[in-house]
Amino acid sequence: MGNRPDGMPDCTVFLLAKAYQKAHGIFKRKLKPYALTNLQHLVLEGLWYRTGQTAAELGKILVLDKATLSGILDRMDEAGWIEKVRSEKDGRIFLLYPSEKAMRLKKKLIEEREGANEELLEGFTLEEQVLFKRLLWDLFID
Amino acid sequence: MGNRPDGMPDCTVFLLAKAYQKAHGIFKRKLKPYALTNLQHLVLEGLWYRTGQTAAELGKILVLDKATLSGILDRMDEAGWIEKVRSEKDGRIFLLYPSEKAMRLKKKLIEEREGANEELLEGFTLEEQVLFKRLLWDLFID
DNA sequence: GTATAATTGTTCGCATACAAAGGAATTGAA
DNA sequence: TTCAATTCCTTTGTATGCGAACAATTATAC
Repeated sequence: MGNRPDGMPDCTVFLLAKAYQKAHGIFKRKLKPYALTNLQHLVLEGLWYRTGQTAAELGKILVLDKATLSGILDRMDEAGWIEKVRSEKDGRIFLLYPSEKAMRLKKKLIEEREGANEELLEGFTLEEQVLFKRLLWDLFID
Repeated sequence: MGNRPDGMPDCTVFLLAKAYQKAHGIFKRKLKPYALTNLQHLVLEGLWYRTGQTAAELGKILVLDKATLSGILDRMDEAGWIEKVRSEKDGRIFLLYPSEKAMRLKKKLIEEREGANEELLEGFTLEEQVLFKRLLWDLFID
């Protein structure tokens, strides 16, 4: 009772880590042809959703640490995925914009995300998919 | 339709990442007094479950990359949590054992894991908890 | 029995994660 | 207005996570 089939303890934290590991791997494979990482894709989704955000705003929406985001944004700028524009009103702030390349690939990249989600959930019934997302959402927003 | 409340796309990969982020944070906080990381705790659970495993066996059970595990085992050896013993039969292999310190703290450390799981799932009903674990498990083993 | 293949663990390179400290710029309060 | 508190971002340090290349060792094939 309460034990996993192989005798290891019943640990939701572990299961969650492994489910995430799998999801991350699927998405990573889909993005490999674009030389985009999962986080970089997430940043693009954030900028498509609302262009011209600051790093602080983006970090809040995507729930990313500012220290983590700082490096990601640098690499995305280097690779030509985004533009960092220093605000004239507030010298501390960068305004972030998706590049022309990012806009050009937007449709395809969104399809890759959708494909990754489908692949992840393909073993679930529709009811299970809805339920699973609802439970994750509840956990997320607690 | 299909959109999250704040207008961002419906993405299970994202929700999973954030749910994991939360679970990881809870467990990390519980382990901080022991100067143990989540992965290091997981390794100990693996060694308590079956003492004298090799890194390869442990990595298979815990679903950890051997490159990742290599560094973790080194640090745990340094910190006195485990013992790495070179096998006499096979010169490539290390046999891994929990240290005396690890055995002494076993009970407390298991309680911390249980506490982390309870805290993570405290917003769920019992039915939801069972269902959530079942869905994660199905995703994991697919 | 030796050349070849497979296994085990390490190292390297790159990309997260996040705590903590720091620097630059802005805001607010006396 | 001037100095302290805040805010925004970067940097540093530590720990994953994983692909790829490698050295050492063992197993296999012929």
